[in-house]
Amino acid sequence: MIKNTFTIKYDEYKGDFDLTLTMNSGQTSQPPWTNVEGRYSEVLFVDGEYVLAEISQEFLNDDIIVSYYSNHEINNKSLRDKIFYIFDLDYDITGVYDFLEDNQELNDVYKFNRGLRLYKAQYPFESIISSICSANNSIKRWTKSVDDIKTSCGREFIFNNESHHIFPREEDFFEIPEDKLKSFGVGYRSSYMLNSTGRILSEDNFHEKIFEMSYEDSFKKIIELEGVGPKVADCILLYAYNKREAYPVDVWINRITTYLYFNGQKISNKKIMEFARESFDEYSGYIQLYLFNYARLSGLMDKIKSRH
DNA sequence: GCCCAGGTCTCCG
DNA sequence: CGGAGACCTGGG
Repeated sequence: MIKNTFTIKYDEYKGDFDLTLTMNSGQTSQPPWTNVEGRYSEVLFVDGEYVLAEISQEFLNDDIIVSYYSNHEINNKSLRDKIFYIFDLDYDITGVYDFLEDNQELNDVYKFNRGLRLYKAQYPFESIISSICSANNSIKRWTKSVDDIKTSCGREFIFNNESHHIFPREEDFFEIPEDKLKSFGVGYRSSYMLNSTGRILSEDNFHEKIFEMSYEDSFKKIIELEGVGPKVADCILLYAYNKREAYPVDVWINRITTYLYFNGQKISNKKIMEFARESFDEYSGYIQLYLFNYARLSGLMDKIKSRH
């Protein structure tokens, strides 16, 4: 067993990054990584090998400490690139900050979100199932369901005498009996998950095609999957396929957006999406993430909730 | 026992 | 299109 450690210095990534805030913001990409005393670990696929990556962040200087365990040698840079992708560290977040500052309605949003980054999926498929699972559900319940599916149905790896699992691939997921899937608490979403998986399997290079499509085209395509409506579609596009124009509109984002921009009038989710597309464009994904987190932490959520 | 959870599906005008 | 109901299931 090989163990290696390296550091990603604060000035290597572009702008602020807060690992703990990012992990605990309830993003639908996948459940948070396993957390032991501030060290987050997950099995990552790097250079054709499955390795256990463990990352933490220095309190004083925001450096990221990366360790990994592996049975074969891998390239540090490959793992580094993967971590940069997952936590969007190549993206210059100061552009988002400037946008918040330039828009009066969003001025208060920054202080609750400093360092919050997109938490993107290692496997688009996991994000699709995870997002379908999140609909009409609670954060606590859908993360537990996805975790349980991983543990019970995903391939197992042993590192340091500890068991770790990856989320099942499409082919394996498709073989899970529906009754078993339901035992993980996904309820009526089980058929959505299986039907959508079959659809994905039936098409060659499904994921690659969507990665290459424009936001608009990919939206039309992904919403055809069962259990995927407008909100889940945008979650998938944002977290699984890296499309920043997505603005997933759930009840909260609807309430917050109308509160900030439409004087609290009743407005349809579709109109809110169109508004975001025109007003926020490439910043839509981050603004949605920030607004949701802002509402949760600032007390705005409780304030708006009491009106309904 | 009732209501709700980061919605979607189906049916209907 | 846009609105109204039903919907697995665990927790308050």
